[in-house]
Amino acid sequence: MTSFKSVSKQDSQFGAKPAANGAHKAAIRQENEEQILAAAERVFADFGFKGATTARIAETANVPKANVHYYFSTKEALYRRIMEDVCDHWLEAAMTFDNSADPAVILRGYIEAKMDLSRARPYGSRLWAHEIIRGAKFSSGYISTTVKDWLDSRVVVIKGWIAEGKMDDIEPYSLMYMIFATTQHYADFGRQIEIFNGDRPLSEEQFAEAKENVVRIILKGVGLS
Amino acid sequence: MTSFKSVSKQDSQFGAKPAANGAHKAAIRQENEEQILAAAERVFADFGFKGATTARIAETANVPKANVHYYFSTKEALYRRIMEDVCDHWLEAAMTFDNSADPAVILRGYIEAKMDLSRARPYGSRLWAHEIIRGAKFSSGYISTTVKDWLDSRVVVIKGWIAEGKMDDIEPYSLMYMIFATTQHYADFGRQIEIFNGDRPLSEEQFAEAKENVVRIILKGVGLS
DNA sequence: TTTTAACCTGACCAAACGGTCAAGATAAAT
DNA sequence: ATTTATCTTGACCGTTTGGTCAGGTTAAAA
Repeated sequence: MTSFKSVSKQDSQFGAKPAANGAHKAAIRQENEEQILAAAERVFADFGFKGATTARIAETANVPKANVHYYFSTKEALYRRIMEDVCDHWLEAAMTFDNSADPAVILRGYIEAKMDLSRARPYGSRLWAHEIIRGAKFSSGYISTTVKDWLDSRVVVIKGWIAEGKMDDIEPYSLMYMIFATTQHYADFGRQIEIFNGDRPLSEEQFAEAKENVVRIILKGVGLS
Repeated sequence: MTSFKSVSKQDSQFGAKPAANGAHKAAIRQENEEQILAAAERVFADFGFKGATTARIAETANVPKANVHYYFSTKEALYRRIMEDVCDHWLEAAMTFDNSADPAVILRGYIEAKMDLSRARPYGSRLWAHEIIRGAKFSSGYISTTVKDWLDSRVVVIKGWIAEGKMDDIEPYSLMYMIFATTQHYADFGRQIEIFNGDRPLSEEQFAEAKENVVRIILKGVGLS
């Protein structure tokens, strides 16, 4: 699905899948994997691939370092696995941008979904940012296929809207990049926004207001309101 | 000026400043420092603080590793020095956002200056992104003083425009974050844009078109056109 | 010409790193 | 009850890292 080649979702030390055990053992495995994945997402987001250490991931997950390597053979396998999860979430938000309704409704829905994703999973967004800044070494294949295909199809949709006179004649890629940039900024540069906000994270009210402002500016900016 | 505490611009191994020599020696020093700084900016931008190695910086700068430490005592001192330079350039662009003319003219000028900065110095922008994602450990002081003061003063200006009915009633911080995000996106996520563009960097024409689109959407989006 | 101050660098080091392993603990299967 | 498969972990290993240093070269000053 996400096509991050050369790694299976079941990356245990023993190749196949020892998961079909009794219930207790399976539960232990699942809980430990989840704990390690959650910790790794944080640590990778905070320090990047090279900056993140397996020792710190282990410490954050509250397991011995050797146990991390029991569940995930290498640091790279763990990283790829998390990138898959991040991409799955991104794809979920992407699905809100369909072709069924009013342009303003669709665009509003997509922007709101992306903003909510930045709020709910900031670490995933920051991890993605790290990956791209570093040159997208692990994910360029995914971007040039899955993501690009999706983006190009949305560009066609937008060009259709323009041709029908429903919105201004804006270069669709510029618009999409603006949406990517602005929505993800609230996760990637969250620390900066926090400092500007008097060293306190945005409250729910502040974030809701920001979301509404982003939607308003972009919709009006392209002639959809 | 930029107030990155605890490090002087003249960070040689010998505390004081051995720069006032004969012309040749001074030239050697200047050229080597510049070469190392340029290399370090690239390497830090590509790999982050921890991911960048002094060996790689030395290799990129075409000097032996020990020579890097001759001119810059530690990796952190080198990093701080580059952050200073990045901030100086940011401040320069910030100065275009004055209070003298028509809102549309000012905003257009500032957006274009930021876009041009992303184009001319992508490594600096990406280095800044790394720094913020990592939690702004070196620069939170600078952000909470110099940058915040500047931002707050611009917010006052924008609120003035709104009060005078010159533009829509938009929360100024949301607008400024959108400008930060969108303009810097062309540097920070340049690799992603490159992939979307068929694995080729944006041409001058494409970039100029993107710049104009960003200006148009934002100006119209806040009621300034 | 001699002396001095700055520049240069191969070789080295302690610390931190990703990853391994043997030996023990626990729970499921027989 | 015994065997088997999985889970757990402290100790360990080879490599990479930031940083040091002694001994050299070069150029400016005396």
